[in-house]
Amino acid sequence: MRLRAGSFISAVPAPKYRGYWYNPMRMRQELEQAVARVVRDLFGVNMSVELTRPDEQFGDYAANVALQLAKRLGKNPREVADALAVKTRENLAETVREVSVAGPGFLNLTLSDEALAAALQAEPTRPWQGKTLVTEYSDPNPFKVLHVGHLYTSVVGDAISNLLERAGGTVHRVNFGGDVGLHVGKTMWAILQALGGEYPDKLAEIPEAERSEWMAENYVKGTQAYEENETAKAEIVAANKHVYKLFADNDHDSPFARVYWTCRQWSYDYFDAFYARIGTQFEKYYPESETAPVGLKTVQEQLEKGVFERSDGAVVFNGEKYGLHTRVFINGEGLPTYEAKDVGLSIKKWDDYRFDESIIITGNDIVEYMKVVLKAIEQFEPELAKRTVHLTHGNVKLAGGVKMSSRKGNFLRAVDVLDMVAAASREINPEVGDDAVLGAVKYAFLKQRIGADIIFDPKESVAIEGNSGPYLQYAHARARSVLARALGTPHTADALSSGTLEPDERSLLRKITEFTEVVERATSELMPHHICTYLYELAQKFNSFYEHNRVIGSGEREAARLALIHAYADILKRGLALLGIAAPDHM
RNA sequence: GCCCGCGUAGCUCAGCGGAUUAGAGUGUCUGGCUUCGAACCAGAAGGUCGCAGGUUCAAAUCCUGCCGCGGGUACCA
Repeated sequence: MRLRAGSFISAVPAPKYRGYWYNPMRMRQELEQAVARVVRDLFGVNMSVELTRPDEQFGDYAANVALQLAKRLGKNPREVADALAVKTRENLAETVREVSVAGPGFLNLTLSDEALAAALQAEPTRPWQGKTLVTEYSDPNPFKVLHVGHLYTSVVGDAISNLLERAGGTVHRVNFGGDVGLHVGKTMWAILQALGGEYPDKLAEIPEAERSEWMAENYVKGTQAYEENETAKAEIVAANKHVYKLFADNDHDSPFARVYWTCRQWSYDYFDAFYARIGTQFEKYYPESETAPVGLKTVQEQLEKGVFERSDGAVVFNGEKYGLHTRVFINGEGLPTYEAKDVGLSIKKWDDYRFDESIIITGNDIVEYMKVVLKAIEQFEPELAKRTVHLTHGNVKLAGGVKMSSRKGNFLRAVDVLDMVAAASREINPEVGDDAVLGAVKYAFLKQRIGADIIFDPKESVAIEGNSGPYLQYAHARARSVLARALGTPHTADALSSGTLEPDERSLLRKITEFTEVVERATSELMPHHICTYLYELAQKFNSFYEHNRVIGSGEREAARLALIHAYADILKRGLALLGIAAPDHM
C-alpha cells in the first residue's frame, strides 16, 4: 500500500490513493485494531488497544499494552513488548516506519512520512450529526448591568456552541433573563425615587449614553434600601408585585408601566449593542415574564399531583427526599420564584425545539439549585430532565481575591474589560483592530479549563504576549504573509509525500495532524481550553520552524514548506474560529 | 453541621493512570533582526504536585481521612 496525501487547498479535488482505499480519518483506529490483532495472534488475548500521543522523541503513537499484559502473562513487560514490536513491525510495514520498545515496556510507533502527510486529510468526527441542541447562556437581567462575569459566560457559551455545531449539531443559542423579579422591584423603586414619582416623561432627561449606567446605579440604591430600610423594603416588594401585574393586565399605559417598559427596552438595547460588539448572536430571548406564567401554572398543576407541597404559605419541592435541598417555587406572595421561572423556561424550550440535548451554561454557584429544579421536572417530564445538562464555570475574580458583586456595586463592567484591553493593545499597535482586542479577551478566558474560578488581573489580562490570542493571530498573519509572497509557487500537499521530510518539517506536520484528535476531545468533554492549549503549542512549533528554516527560496524544499505552512495556517484559523476568535491575514 | 467544588514553580495555569529531567506563560537573568512580519526565537534559574494513609507493575492523576480556601444550605438570582 502506498499512501499519498492530496491537497488541502480547498479548490483541489479529493486525493487519490494508490492501492486499496485508505481512510486517513481512521488511521488511529486502524492502527489500534492492528496492534490488537498482534496481541491476539501472539498471546491469544483479546483486548482493546488505545494509542496515545507520546512525547515527540518517542514516536507518533504509543501503546502500553505490554505493561498491561505482562502481569497477566507472568512475563517481563520488555519481553512482551519486544515480541509485539517484531510482529507489529511486520504487519504495519506499509504505514509505520519504526516500531520500538522503550522505558518500562512502551510500544512506540513512528509513521512513515507519507502516512503522516495523508493524515492531513483527516476530519474530526461529527458525533452530533443530525441532532437538535439548545444552548442557553449569558442570561443577563434587564434592569441590571452586564459585568465581567457575563462577558466570561458569553464567551464560554459561544465556544461550546461552536464545538457542537462543528460536530454536526443544529444548535439553537438562547438567552434567559429576568425582566420581572425582586431585582426589578429594587431598580424600579429607586428609579421612581430618582424621578420623584411616577413621571415617565422625565426619563427623557437621561442621556442615551448614560442610561445603562444610570439603571445600574439605581439597582445598587434599591438593593441597599431593601437591606437597610423596612419601609423601603415593603415598597420594593409592592413594586415587584406591580411589575407582575403589568403583564397580567397587559398594562402599557399607566405611568408606572411607561417607566417600566421604557427602562426595560433600554436594557435590551444595551444588551444587543454589547452582544454585537463581542460577536455573539442569540436566536431567541426568553424573558422571565414569559416563562413565569408557564412555570407558575405548571407548578400549581403539579402541586395537585403531589410533586410539590405547601409549606409556610409557600409552594416547595421537597428535595430532601433525594438528598437535595428543599426549595421554594412559589413564594408566600403567590409569585413564582426563580425556580418556577426555570421550570417554565425548560418547558418552553422543550415545546419550541424538542431537542436531543439542552445545555445550560451558568456559573457554579447555582449547581445545587439546578439539581433541585431538574429533580422536580423529572417528576412530571422525565424525558426533558434527562436531556438537560447543566454545565458550570467558575466566577471571575479580581486579582487579590476580591469578589465582585453587582448587588454591592463593586464590580467590573463587561465593557470596562473590553475598553481596558483595547487601550493596552493600542499601546503596542496604534492601529490595532477589534479582532485583536476580542481575541485577547476571549482567549484569556477560554485558555483555562471550565469549572474553577478564574482570576482576572486587569493588568495581566491586558498583556498580549505569551500564551495569548494575539500571539496566535500574529502567528497566523505571519504565515499568511509568507504564503502571499509565494502566490505563484504551486504547493499542493503532494509535495509533502515526495521525498523525506526534514526533522523540523516533520515535527510541524506531526503537530498539525493532532488537530482532529484535539477537536474530538474538546467536543466530547465540552472543554474548549484543549483547543487553546493545542493551538498555542502549534503556533510555537510554527514560530520555531519559521525562525530556523528559510521557506521562500529554499530550493527543493520550498514547495513542501509552503504546503506545510498552508496547512498550518488553515488549521490555526479553524481552531480560532471554534473559539470565536478571528484570524485576520494582517495585523 | 451537612452537601458541592478547588488546592501543581513568586504569580497565572496545562497535565487528571504511565516513560530518564512534572510542562507552559509571566516575572528575573543571558543571547539573537543588513535576509520570508522580533507581537518572534534560543537559553538559564525556579516545584517534597496541601498533608497522611490506601489501591496498582505504575499515582500530580483513583479511593479514604485530615487541613486550607470558595460556593450552596426555603420564600434572592
